[in-house]
Amino acid sequence: MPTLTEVAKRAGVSTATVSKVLSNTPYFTEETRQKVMEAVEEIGYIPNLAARALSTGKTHIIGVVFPYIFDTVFSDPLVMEILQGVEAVCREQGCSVLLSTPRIDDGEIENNYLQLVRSGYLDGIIALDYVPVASVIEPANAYDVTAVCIGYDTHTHYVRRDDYDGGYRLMQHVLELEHRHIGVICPPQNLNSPVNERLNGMRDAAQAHGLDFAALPTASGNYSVDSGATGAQHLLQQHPEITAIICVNDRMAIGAIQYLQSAGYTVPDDVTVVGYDNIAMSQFISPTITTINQHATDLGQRAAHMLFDVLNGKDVQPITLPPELIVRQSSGKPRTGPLP
Amino acid sequence: MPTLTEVAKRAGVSTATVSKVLSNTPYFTEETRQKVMEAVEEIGYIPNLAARALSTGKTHIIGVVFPYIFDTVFSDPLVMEILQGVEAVCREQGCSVLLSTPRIDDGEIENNYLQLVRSGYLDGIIALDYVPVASVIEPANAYDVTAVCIGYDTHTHYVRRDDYDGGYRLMQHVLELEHRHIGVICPPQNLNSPVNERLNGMRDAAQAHGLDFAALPTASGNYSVDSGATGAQHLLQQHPEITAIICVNDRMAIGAIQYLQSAGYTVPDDVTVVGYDNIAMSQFISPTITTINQHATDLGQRAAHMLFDVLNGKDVQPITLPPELIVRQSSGKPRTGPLP
DNA sequence: TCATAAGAGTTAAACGCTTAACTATAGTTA
DNA sequence: TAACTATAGTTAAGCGTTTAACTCTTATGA
Repeated sequence: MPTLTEVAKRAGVSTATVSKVLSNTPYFTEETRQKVMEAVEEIGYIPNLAARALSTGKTHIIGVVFPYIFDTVFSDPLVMEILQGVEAVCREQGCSVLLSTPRIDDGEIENNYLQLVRSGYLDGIIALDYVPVASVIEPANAYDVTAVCIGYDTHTHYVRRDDYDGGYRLMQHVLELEHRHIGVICPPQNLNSPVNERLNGMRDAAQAHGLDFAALPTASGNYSVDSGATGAQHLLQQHPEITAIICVNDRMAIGAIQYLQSAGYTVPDDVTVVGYDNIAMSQFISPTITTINQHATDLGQRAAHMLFDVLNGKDVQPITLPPELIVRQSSGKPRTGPLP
Repeated sequence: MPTLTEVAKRAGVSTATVSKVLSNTPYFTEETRQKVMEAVEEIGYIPNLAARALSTGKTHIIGVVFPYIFDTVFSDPLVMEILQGVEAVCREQGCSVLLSTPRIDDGEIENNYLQLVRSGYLDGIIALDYVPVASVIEPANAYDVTAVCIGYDTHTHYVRRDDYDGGYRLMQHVLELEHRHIGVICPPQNLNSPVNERLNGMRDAAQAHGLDFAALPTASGNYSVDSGATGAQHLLQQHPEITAIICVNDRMAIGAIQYLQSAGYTVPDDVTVVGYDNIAMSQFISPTITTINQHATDLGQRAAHMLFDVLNGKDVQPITLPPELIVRQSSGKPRTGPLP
């Protein structure tokens, strides 16, 4: 690989001059520029980024951190949408994206990740933060790596959807349809901050309608389609009076609908099902799913913009964005009689 | 950030010794090791990767390259599965994954990407190669960056599914069900190598059953769910005799099914629909979709293993893996009369 | 006993770039 | 004309590692 020195030799100037020309730092003549550029062309010079990084302390690599709990990282379309948004902005800013999916065991964050954070490889970090037990942001703060979090960590710059509000609206929608026998499918409590917020929102909406949220039947799911199906099955077997099922994500809603249809029920005539996230599939399955739009790509973009703002010394404000209720076919008035 | 020099000073040894201890290169006493490790602990030393990269020429960063055509990169679950497989192996090998999604305009690959390839930032490259018009591998070869391709580029090490065989089996399945009026939904020709192979396989399977593939009605789609729906609509409007629709990916199959159901037809009783890829959703929608399993995660893993083998000087053989036909609910015997 | 080898550690160059500090020249001002 | 400034370019140090080449000490064996 050709080096700066070779370019300098060929152009008959010093390395400093070549460096100046290439970085457009003042004080060289057009003639010199020509000579340098010719030499660059001729020997096909490309700067060595590791050397540049060592010298400047800037790598132009942004770490995108998706904590790996269960295995939702790559199978969750929402995460991929966020990644898409982040990537778009990073590339626009001339940075590369380094993907890190640290395992979290027993509240302990994998050592590899800690090393990476402190290695000087990353100019900044954008981290998904949905795990209250182990903050993936904290090491970044501890070692002075600029970080923006998508989620609920408050010790840093953050961008988030208002999950409380989303939960509230979703529950409100179901209540306004006049459902009173409502089942909820969600993961075991306290493992996921956004989900907790959604549940809080639902609780308050229920209360506002005189319904005791804590008394509602629940089934636990792990976000997967399958767990939505078994969750729905459990709910209906144990509480046949249920007329609506709220799932904290769309994939479980898809599973629930799947189960209901296979059991001979129709959605929403027999049972209303609503989800959360507005993943692409939610508008393609039948019935299309009433859900909360998270605008995940936008979320990723904003997080990336915020990161670059911080890196450029601007001061930034935390952002909490409103979610959007999308009413589709899967929700309707409660049936009047018992299940067929 | 603490440096090697500081560790050396604190431990009362030279930097060379510290380096040896840390990299476990022979010739130091247990006592020295202790001293060094203590110093490392005390000042919280972590090696600077940029410096190490400059010195050794190894960055431990693997570039994962997904050419960005249309916008299928992040919305294609298949791509994400491949990424998952690659990432798993890379992390196991102590490497990080840098995501690159070079735009390809008019057969020209974005300059950024070319720079990245030659920048010395990447120890190796794993590239999805499905675009015959512009090889994303070629720059890697030109500048001696070790690369493995997932796809049809033959100027390098590669891993692929046998798409020809997959196409053949899919068509064979449909023909064995005794369909003779078959529509095909696929993108405009020659833009996607795997798809071309699938079509070739279908052609030969058709011929083996005495059917002229070229004469079959086709509709064009861009892989999206929507395009599958409009494709199916076009096909049935213009060729109401059709009893089966073959889509070259699952998302279009989902769209086709969606359209058919909304038009009052049942799948597969009125029309058989089959897809390709076996994305997660294909088993969750109703009816579940007959398709070809690509085992994409496995594909990614094998590609990564192959890359590391090459990097370690082993010699490797190209891999072509057999696809698997998965028969589900969406395919059945042709209806006997006209469409209802 | 002496040559040899092996072990433990050091010195300093090298990786390829950026940049502060410097020199030299030409142009401007008083 | 002297003093200053702006421009054009050079020199060399520095970024934090690794590693080849070296020194010194101690063990080995004939």
